[in-house]
Amino acid sequence: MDLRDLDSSTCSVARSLEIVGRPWVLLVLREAFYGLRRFSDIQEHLGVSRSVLAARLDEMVEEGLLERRPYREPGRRERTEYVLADKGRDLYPVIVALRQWGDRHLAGDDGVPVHAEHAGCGASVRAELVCEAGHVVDSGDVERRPGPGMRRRDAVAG
Amino acid sequence: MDLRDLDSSTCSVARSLEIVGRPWVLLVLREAFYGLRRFSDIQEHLGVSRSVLAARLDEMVEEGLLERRPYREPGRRERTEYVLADKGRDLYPVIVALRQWGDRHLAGDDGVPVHAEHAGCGASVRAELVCEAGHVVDSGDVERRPGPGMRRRDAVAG
DNA sequence: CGGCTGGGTTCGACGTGCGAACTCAGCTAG
DNA sequence: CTAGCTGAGTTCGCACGTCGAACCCAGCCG
Repeated sequence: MDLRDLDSSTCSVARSLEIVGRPWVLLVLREAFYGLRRFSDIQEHLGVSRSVLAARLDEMVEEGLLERRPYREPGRRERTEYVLADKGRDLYPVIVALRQWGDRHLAGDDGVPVHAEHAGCGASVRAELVCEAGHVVDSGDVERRPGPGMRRRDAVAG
Repeated sequence: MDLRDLDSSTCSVARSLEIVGRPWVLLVLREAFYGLRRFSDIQEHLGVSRSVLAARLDEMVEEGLLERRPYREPGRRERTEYVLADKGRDLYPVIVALRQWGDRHLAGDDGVPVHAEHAGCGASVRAELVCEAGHVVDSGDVERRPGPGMRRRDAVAG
């Protein structure tokens, strides 16, 4: 059986992209990692239109990436803020991997705008491919093989 | 200086997404990692329209993600195939991170369709956050700080 | 009570992705 | 030499999604 026969839509990459690949989703998450939580802060910071942001936030709450949480400053009306849920926080490696790729290949300016470090030891954090034997793996040194959940394009079962 | 003041567009994540966030780009790369190279194979496998695929491949070659390479089967006309360039191959961690997230949060079926393993030792490969001290880092244990290339939204030089 | 502000929703215009149909070059069969 | 096939696009009209701007609404404040 050949990897080329894999039904494209059963792939986790494709399923992930249906959610994460929508415009603004990863950027909203990035804002959330930066600590922005309020609608107008996110809207202003990203420069996204309000209508699209409202729709995207709804979807992201629906998907479980963010949680809506009522919030109240003294003397102010109650507001909603959007905080990272676990499912959203687990996308952090994707964001780090994207940032690294951009830092490496789209550079041309004065350096890395944001630096991530390990809360435990203070050392900077990178996304790496690692194998279970503990080696750091280069992208060229990966072999892909069919796994248990593989499905042929042209066969319903088997 | 607060991370919230970062100009959104200087972020490598945003710059990466301008390229990688376009529809089909990551899926075309996934196909490339699987070994698909020919236009019609990719088109048929992904189910993308020819017009969009042609445009996307042009852009990806333009961006340096893929390389066009003439190819000829005996008794056949010369064709073009699209092979991964280094810049495209370096996106593999992004794809692995997306796949892992999908495997974890969008599961609900019979397992992982594709298994990646280290060509050196045969152990399976994952994308992990690691710090320079060599620790594997949890997404919750990351602190973000301004780096050297940071730019305020409201100040040209600062 | 009347205005202000945060947090949306609604609306029309534009842009872009989409599938289907068309084009075109080179190979092959007759 | 011609007719037909195939792979690889290109063109076309439609539909959906994003956009900015305008509108709305609830609560607080003077």
